[in-house]
Amino acid sequence: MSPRRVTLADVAKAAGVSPTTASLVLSGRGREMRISQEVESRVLKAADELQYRPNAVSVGLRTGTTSTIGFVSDTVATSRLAGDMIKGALEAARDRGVMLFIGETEGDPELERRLLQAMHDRQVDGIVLASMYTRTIKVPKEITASPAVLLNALPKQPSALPSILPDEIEAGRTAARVLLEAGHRDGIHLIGAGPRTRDVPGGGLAAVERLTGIREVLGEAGVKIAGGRLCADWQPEYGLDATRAILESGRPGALICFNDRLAFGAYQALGEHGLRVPDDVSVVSFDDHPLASWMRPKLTTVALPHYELGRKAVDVLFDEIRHHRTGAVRETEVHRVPMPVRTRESIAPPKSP
Amino acid sequence: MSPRRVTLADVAKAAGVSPTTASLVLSGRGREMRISQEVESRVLKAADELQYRPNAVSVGLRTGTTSTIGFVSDTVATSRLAGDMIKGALEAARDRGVMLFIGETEGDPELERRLLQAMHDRQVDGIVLASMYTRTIKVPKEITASPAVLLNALPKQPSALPSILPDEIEAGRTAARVLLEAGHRDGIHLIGAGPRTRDVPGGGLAAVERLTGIREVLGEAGVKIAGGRLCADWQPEYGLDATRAILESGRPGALICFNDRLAFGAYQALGEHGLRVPDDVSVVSFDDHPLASWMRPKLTTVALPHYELGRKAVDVLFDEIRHHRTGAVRETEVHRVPMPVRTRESIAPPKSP
DNA sequence: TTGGTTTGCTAAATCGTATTAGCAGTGCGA
DNA sequence: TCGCACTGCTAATACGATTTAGCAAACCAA
Repeated sequence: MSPRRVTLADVAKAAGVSPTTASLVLSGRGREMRISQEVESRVLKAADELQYRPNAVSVGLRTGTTSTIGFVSDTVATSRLAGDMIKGALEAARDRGVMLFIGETEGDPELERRLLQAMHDRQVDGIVLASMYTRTIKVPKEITASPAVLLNALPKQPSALPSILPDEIEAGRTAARVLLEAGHRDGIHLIGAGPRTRDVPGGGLAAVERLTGIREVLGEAGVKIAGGRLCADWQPEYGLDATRAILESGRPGALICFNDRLAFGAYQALGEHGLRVPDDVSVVSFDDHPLASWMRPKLTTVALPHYELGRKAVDVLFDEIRHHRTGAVRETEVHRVPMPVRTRESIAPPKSP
Repeated sequence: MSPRRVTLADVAKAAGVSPTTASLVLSGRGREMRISQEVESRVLKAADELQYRPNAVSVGLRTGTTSTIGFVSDTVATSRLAGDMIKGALEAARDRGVMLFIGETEGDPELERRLLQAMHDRQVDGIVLASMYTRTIKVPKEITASPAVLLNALPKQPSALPSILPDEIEAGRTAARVLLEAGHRDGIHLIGAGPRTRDVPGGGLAAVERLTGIREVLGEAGVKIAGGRLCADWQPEYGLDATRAILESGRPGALICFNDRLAFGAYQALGEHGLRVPDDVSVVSFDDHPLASWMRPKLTTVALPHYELGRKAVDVLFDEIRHHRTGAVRETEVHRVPMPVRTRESIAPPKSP
């Protein structure tokens, strides 16, 4: 069986001092409390030799802070990208010596409630409430029991919680600019949403914002969108069908796909019609799914910075915790994380007709 | 600010009893300790009205068990599949009212040591030590401080820890059988490893075991493997190259790809040569990556049961914890989780030459 | 010598719960 | 009336740390 853990009392006894003294020394308050050099080094030596490590549960009970935060998301497994978000959060937490509880709600409010309670029962210092795709969410009232931030989500009702989100509007602008810079002005088609502002699938924010950015930049350049197909679901087969439909009325100059899976389907359709990317048709997309660099030619795409989102969420959460402790009042903030373009091989100047 | 939590003392006061009595009632020991119906219901009522929830940190300190387990892996973000493993663990944990700490070591033994310590400092009841691909690992000695299991990993040195692994040998057999059943006996090529037992990339266990299963079944059927290409890395481009090389010496009858990403590359190569799956060439693979159902035609593949692996690991861990408490001695166990075949569209009877 | 200050440490309380030991009060048999 | 068992509850302690308040000894000035 595992031998009993070394406690502060053990260290104190070994050093021949009281637990108080040992605690003072080990928490660095020895100087302040006028503990002699002699005693101080005796304590340190004992702690070292016994390999003493404070029991975090006890510290948690005494001080009320557990060096623990909760990461609650609707689902962790849906995509590779979700993992990156957790990874970012994990590393930011590690930098601060904090551990991460995770939980998933599967979109069930009751489960979410219970999960948040379970975390608060364990006295987490704060909570990251994450969504795996960008959207507005109903903020559960249990969340107020501790500092918290929203990741990849905006509150449906006004709320004091900070949000961390990818900068999707700017991403839309980026995608459009990439095509303009390659010289495209005609035959630009949208796969997944558009061409009109209202042509977006329900649920997420990404479609609306990406479309806004795209329309803004193309509009300013005096370029008219040749067409667009709204897809109910952004899966490869929808991209395949949408692209087939477009191909019936001629060869497009360029495709802006609303995510990489749609682009994957688009590639299949273009292949069927004997069209080559990027010589015949340029393709730009969003997300930077691993798929994007597996496709041939490799797909140019505006990346969702999942890792950075996760890190940022924890950074902001710690700001919240600090301000919570000092009692400072904060105005609500929305943090937008830039979406960088990954330039690959799917864009070329337009083919002269 | 958040109002102070309701404590047991609050409940006791509201019910007009001692904290002892309240504790007894709420832990269900009321009967046993001869607390009257009258008092019992008063306590229950008070607890309910005040919405009392026991402070888990305090309980942890007092009882030594925290209803918390640790999930330590080399990396959580590499693949979508890793997420499924965590999801399985998470749900199994939730079924038992237990929370999950996660941490990743990035393969760094020092980080791993610190992470395990941090978890033990928080008095986790047990630990799942996971690898994201099946392999043998060096078991850190810190692990012995609590019950633990190995997930997707076997101990390099003899160890008392149970392991949970996918049944890769049987998976190899399955892949081979699928081809035999479709009528293939000639021109079966291997992409990723083989044809000889020693033709495997270093590191993982999957290659060795899959190959063993494949060779066994084909051998017993008197079928000779037409060829094989060892790939150092199981990424699409390696599959592409390997398949191109095979195509130089004629059309194969069927391809057994050692994972779906290799198969993805193989599809690209077959496409280049104008060969159609499955009419010209059948393809079977392993893993059941999301990719497999995006490919056209959809890929038949033997699935890695990540979700079940995660669940199983937590189940076995709880057996360990229980036996640890009762002091029972356990013999080391290796649990193999079946890998089911996902039949899709990439296999057909061989083309008559 | 006396009273006050400084030095260097420790006793005791606290966090919120679980649990052991024990304390009043009642009923009963002798 | 006494002793004993039983009923129904509570006091006290422990878990392992932090922190406040305070104590004894040494030192200093008057």
